[in-house]
Amino acid sequence: MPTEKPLDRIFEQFLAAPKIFKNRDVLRPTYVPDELPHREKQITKVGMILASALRGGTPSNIFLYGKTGTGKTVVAQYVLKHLKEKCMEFNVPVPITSYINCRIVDTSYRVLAHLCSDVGVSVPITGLPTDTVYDKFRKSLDEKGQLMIIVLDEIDQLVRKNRESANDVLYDLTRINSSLENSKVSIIGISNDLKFKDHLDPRVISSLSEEEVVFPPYTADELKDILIQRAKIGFNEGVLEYGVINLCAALAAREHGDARRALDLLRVAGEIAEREGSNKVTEKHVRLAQKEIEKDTVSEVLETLPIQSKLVLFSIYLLEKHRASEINTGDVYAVYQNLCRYLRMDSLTQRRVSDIINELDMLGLVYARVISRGRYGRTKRIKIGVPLNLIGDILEKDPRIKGVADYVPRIT
DNA sequence: TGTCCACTGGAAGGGAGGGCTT
DNA sequence: AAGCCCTCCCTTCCAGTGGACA
Repeated sequence: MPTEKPLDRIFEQFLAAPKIFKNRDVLRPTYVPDELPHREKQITKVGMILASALRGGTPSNIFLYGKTGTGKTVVAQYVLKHLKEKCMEFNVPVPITSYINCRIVDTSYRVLAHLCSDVGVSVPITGLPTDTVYDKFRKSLDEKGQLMIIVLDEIDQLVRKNRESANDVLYDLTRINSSLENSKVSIIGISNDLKFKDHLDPRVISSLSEEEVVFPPYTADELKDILIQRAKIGFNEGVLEYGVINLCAALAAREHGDARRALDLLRVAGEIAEREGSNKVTEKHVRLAQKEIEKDTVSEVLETLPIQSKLVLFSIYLLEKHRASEINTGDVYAVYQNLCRYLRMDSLTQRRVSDIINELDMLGLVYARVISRGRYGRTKRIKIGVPLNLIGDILEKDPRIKGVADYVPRIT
């Protein structure tokens, strides 16, 4: 059979291109390296707490705080990995571990369902009463007679989205040990957001954060060390031009010392260089990578937005595009209602739109701040948070939005 | 100093879409 | 099939509020 020629060429070109990466996976955020520079203190503390598992004890619950990309998740995974290894080495029962990212597993029911599947019980996606799922989990865990360490990553997301039920589940989980005869549970909670404690039941806070570990942002120098370490195993020797690592570190340090961002920059810069067929990664590639990363994350978020959120965002976009001096909830709602009328769609209430604006703010697409204009009331002052043309370009791909693309809002 | 605006954001609840148990 | 229970998205209702203005 003759093969397809153009594709052949692409593959061959790829193979012929100079090899930039030795192992690109080590530059991904999920990779757990053998050493974590500048996190020795945190590793020691978490390690000391979890060590009691080696003597058959129940480690205290731990809370890890710090902004994104400060190494919370990776430290937790690193310590757990080594703990398990030690358990095997000393012939101690290896704890069951469960890692749950609450941004994805974002309801109490789903958290419990996830825990069930980690102890080998399958439960339906929906349908059962939450209590039943909890009981199933408790029973089958108790049958195992083992320690279970549960990592709840981005736990603030769970609490933010369902305050009542999240409190219930967390309360139950922190008390579960008193109803277990043969097994024990330890919880590692991870959060980006310190303020989220305000939404938690005080009893949950106290038992969840028996121990607390704080992760400060990395400085530019620390980021540099991390990048150098990963670059050694990730890139072939000599492909990184002088200054590339410094630039990645500097750019990421500007964003509250985010190591994930730094690694992404380095990886994407490498990928761009590879695509170009260049045999060196240069500072120019890093700059391009920065643009590409922003564009990718923004467009992915925008494309998956539900239509109502798109319309609200588009209303804000139109107001900003036509140079409204300031944008408030009321203005947005008025434009939004007009757009809905043109599209012959039912419009949501202002209460809901107000929430949607908050959601857009959380996604980083807009900035919304509550301000008071004195006599003229309290409202949200809203600004677009990403490049304006990007929003227009991507939203107008939606045929419904395209239908109102030329709408000109009345500016007051 | 009090008033009052334009909202905010909490609380409760409805109903559609899903799936369980009996 | 009936009776529950779940989530998700939304509405309705309403007390609360920061600060410009009279």
